[in-house]
Amino acid sequence: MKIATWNVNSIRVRLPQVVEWLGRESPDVLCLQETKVTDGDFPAEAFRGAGYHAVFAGQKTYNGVATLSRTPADAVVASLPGFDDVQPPSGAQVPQKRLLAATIAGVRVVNVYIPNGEEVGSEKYAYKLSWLEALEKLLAAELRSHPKLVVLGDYNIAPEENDVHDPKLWQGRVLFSDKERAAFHRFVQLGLVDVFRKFEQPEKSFSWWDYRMNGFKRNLGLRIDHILCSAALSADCRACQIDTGPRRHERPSDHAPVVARFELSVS
DNA sequence: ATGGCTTGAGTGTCAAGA
Repeated sequence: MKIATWNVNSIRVRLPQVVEWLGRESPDVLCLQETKVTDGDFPAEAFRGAGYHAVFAGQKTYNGVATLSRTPADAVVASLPGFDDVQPPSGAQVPQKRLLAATIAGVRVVNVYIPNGEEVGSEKYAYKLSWLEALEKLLAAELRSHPKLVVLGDYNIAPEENDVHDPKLWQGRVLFSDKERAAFHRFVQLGLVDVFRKFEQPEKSFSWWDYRMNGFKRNLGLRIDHILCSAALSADCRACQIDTGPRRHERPSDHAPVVARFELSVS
């Protein structure tokens, strides 16, 4: 079983690239973030034609998550329970579509687009921290009911120094601040494993590069897209890689896909 | 140099991302 995540930064713009990538990689599950379309505009037909079921939770202009799968998704949940998901400023009082949980082929798949946080100390940073707290509560509950759990997506957190091209430059800044990294480590303390680090990886492996200043060509990136697995699922994980191919494409997303391969034991 | 790109909104120019 192959499970992947990709922040596409607009599914309208990236649809041909995603369909091409599905054809080449043939994942069993692909979680998308920043689709930026309402549910009526989600291109479900195009994905059906490529052989995928789709569940999605979108809104106009911002955010939006979708989960594509070879087999149908069950028990779909499209929000953080008990969390009023409205990001400051008050001018944008629209519920944020940032989470999509579903059960696919016996695996509980939680697709997340964690808030950016804008700047340490800002209202959006406080919103990010409260969102992370609500997610931690959900994951603790999901772990109790689903031994095979994967939580993947755009975390907007670089957890370790080697996940940042220049740790001194990023020290204390949003995406690499102590409180964000502590929240990530609390997920690990729940029993979730960052499967990318289970395997030997190239030096300076990143999943996002700024569009500006030739960030990709100079490899000035961050590893902020992650695949976290429960212990039972982590034991079945055989590989995890970042696919930088799509980042070289014309009109690329600023994020690259992250892919994990599993050899699922009989349950 | 608080710049530098990209997208979506909507038709002039700004918010938001990371």
